[in-house]
Amino acid sequence: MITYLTLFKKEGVRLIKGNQRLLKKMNRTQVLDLIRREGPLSKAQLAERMKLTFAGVSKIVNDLESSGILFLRGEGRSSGGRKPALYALNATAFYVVAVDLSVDEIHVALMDLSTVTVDETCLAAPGDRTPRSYVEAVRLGVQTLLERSGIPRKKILGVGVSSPGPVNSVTGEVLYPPNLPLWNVVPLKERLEQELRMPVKVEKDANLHALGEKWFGAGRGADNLVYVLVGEGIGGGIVIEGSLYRGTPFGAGEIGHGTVDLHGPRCNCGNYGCLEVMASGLAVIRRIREKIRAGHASPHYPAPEKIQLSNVLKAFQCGDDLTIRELEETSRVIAAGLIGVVNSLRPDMLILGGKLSRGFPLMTDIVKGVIRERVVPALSEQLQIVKGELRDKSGLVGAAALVMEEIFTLQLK
Amino acid sequence: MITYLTLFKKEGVRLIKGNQRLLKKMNRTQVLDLIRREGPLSKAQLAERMKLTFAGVSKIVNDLESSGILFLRGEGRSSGGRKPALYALNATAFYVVAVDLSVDEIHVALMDLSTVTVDETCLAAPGDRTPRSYVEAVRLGVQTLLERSGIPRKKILGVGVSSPGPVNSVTGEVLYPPNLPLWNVVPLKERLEQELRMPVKVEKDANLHALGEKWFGAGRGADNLVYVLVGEGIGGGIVIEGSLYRGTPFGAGEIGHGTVDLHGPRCNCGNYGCLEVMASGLAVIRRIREKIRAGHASPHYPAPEKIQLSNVLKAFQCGDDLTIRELEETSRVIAAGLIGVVNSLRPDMLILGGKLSRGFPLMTDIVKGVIRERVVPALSEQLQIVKGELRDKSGLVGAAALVMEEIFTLQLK
DNA sequence: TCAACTTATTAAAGGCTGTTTATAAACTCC
DNA sequence: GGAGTTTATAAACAGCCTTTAATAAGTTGA
Repeated sequence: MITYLTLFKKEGVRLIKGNQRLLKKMNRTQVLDLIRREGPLSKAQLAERMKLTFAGVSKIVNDLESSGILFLRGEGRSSGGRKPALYALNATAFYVVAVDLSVDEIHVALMDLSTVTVDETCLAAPGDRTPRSYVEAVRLGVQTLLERSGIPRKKILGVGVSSPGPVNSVTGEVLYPPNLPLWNVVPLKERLEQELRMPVKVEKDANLHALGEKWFGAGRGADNLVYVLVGEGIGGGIVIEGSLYRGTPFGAGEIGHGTVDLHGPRCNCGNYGCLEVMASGLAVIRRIREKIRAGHASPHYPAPEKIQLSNVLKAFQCGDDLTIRELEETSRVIAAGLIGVVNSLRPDMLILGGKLSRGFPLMTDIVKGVIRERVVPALSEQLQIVKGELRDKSGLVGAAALVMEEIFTLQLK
Repeated sequence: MITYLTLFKKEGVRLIKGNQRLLKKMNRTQVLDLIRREGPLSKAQLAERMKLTFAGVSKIVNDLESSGILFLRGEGRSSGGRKPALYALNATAFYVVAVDLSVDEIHVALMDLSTVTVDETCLAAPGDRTPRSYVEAVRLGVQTLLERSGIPRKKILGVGVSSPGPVNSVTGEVLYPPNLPLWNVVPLKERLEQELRMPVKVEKDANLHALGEKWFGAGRGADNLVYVLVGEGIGGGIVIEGSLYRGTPFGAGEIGHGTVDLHGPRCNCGNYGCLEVMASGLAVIRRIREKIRAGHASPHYPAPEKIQLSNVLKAFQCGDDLTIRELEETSRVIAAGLIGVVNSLRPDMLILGGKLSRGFPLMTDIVKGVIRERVVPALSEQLQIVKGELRDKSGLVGAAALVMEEIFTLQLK
């Protein structure tokens, strides 16, 4: 019954042509996106927002309704005339598969168009750490979800994959991820498409965290936003004018590798005094180790060489002084590093995410404070600085959003 | 005879509607932009590039030709069939007025669509430094050029203004420019439109340098570029996906105000250890003053408190050791500061401009060297680092480009 | 040189957008 | 309960680009 996919897919290459089909796709995606973001809307509201005539919108909405992706949901309030019919998104018209690859776990989820999870599974990363095994694990995970849910393949828009390391999102290749030494250049998209026989899109994890927050999290209202991922390292994702900014040809968003200390130590990236080397989770661990080795006793820590991020966060929860001081100082350094990003990009929102920022909630306030203090007030007032809302789900949600772009955004090129 | 303007202007608000008019405008601007950027093209080439049918393009080109903005210029080479007719941009179909406001000079130029200057004039900034006097000076300058050239107002697309200080480019207001203390909030666009009775667009100088290089200078081939303006201060302009990125609501591009030294001195912007406070022209002057006061004799300098940027650049040209060392060190700091920009934005081009970078040509090589060394090679190889081509013209050319967006780019919203 | 092939061009017919216009239905307000 | 307002539908319309067919103007190679 749902013919939306065929309606669009059929066009193939031709769709790109600067012709009426483009116009059609533009207006249809815009209707769907408006309704997705703002909930049920009437035809009149859509016409107003889209600067189309009522009749034009009526045709579009009727088409989308009969294709099953929109449905009539109640009536709106009258403002002196006939009550408008409200149309809502049928979130179960299609589903997406979201995959979050990390070094030690593989999360796979089957979600509907409002990111409600139908079913999910989490597999331990394969012991041999080879690309081949990861691909096989993903295949298995996806297959399991498809079978358990009974959702037909036709209703699956595609598979979105969040992967660590630099990702060439055009080719879908993962390139030398630092924490997966056996992965050199892995054509992940190609391999997975072979295995799964579905369209696959691969993107860098931090970019998908950003995209997830933009579409379904804290960043919903922001056009230009920077997502800061503070965990063992410091990564980031940049959304500009509403869509993910990837750079030329890719690799943008590495906001953790700007110089904040001209005389700082060398970072793995080749630079000296990077934000990451000065203020990431690993930097915190390094400094706590040094302090402990230097005789600063703390009951919350194991032997210095065994300290992990989880120990640090636990120590913080137990109120360990040393840890609190280190985390506070680190947050101030992060804030100082972000000032460059803010002054360069002037986003309307800065979203803080990642294990460290979640484990140390004060970070947001400290960053907020430093930025308010050190950025021209007229402009810093416009900037919202918030925590990520999606927590450990942001990778999956972002991967889902990546696939949904197919339906909700106009993709030229 | 040239009806292009009426053809488009007539549409008014309606143009925005997501309808065929939009399509028409899209395709026409794309034809004009392709021909502007790539020189004379045949209908077949355009059809290929634009993914339109030959017949479709033919109609468009014929329209544009009869409106006078394109003209037939010779024939192309045959590749086994009839020779194609080539169409070129009629650069004198329209003109633009470009204004470059700086603290002590006002440049006004009348240019055609290929930025050939028909006539120009340079006025000293008014002694009283009031907005009112600047506006009057601009009015006078524009009037003079219009009268001298005899070009009718109908052929002028509009006036582009490059202004120092933060500029709200939507409202066309200049906000508290640091070097013009009498200017608080100046509605420059509004005032000039009243005086000149022409459409006026105002933008921050660094942004227009970037735009100028993108359209007519070193950045022609780049989609994502960062322009770095190194003069007394360090400013910048960012072009993303081919168009100027302004941030929310404006003010982006201030790449001189990222922290590069956590313990550095306070900058006027409120931050500490900014790139600007560490490595701008004024920072160089400050350090040379200190050295001289500390007894480091140099025959090339006047009394320390009288040293200006021009003295520094002259001393460099005379081969003054102290100066060379300072400029080299400064360039390395600038490079270190730009690494953050490169890693965040991953542009395909970095353009260095401004008085200091022009006066000390080695800067480009030093920056190139440091960045090659400290940015992941796979990605830094893709990055071009070049000098600006437009030199002291880039403000004017950028202002011209700003106005030409009207014709050559699709402007939604 | 000339047929065969290729490429460029024009013109008319056609398809598909959204728009305009006319009409009706449903609601509020006094 | 009628005037005025808002929502909705349907048919005729206008304007884009596409399709198709016919023509024009080159190249190539025997």
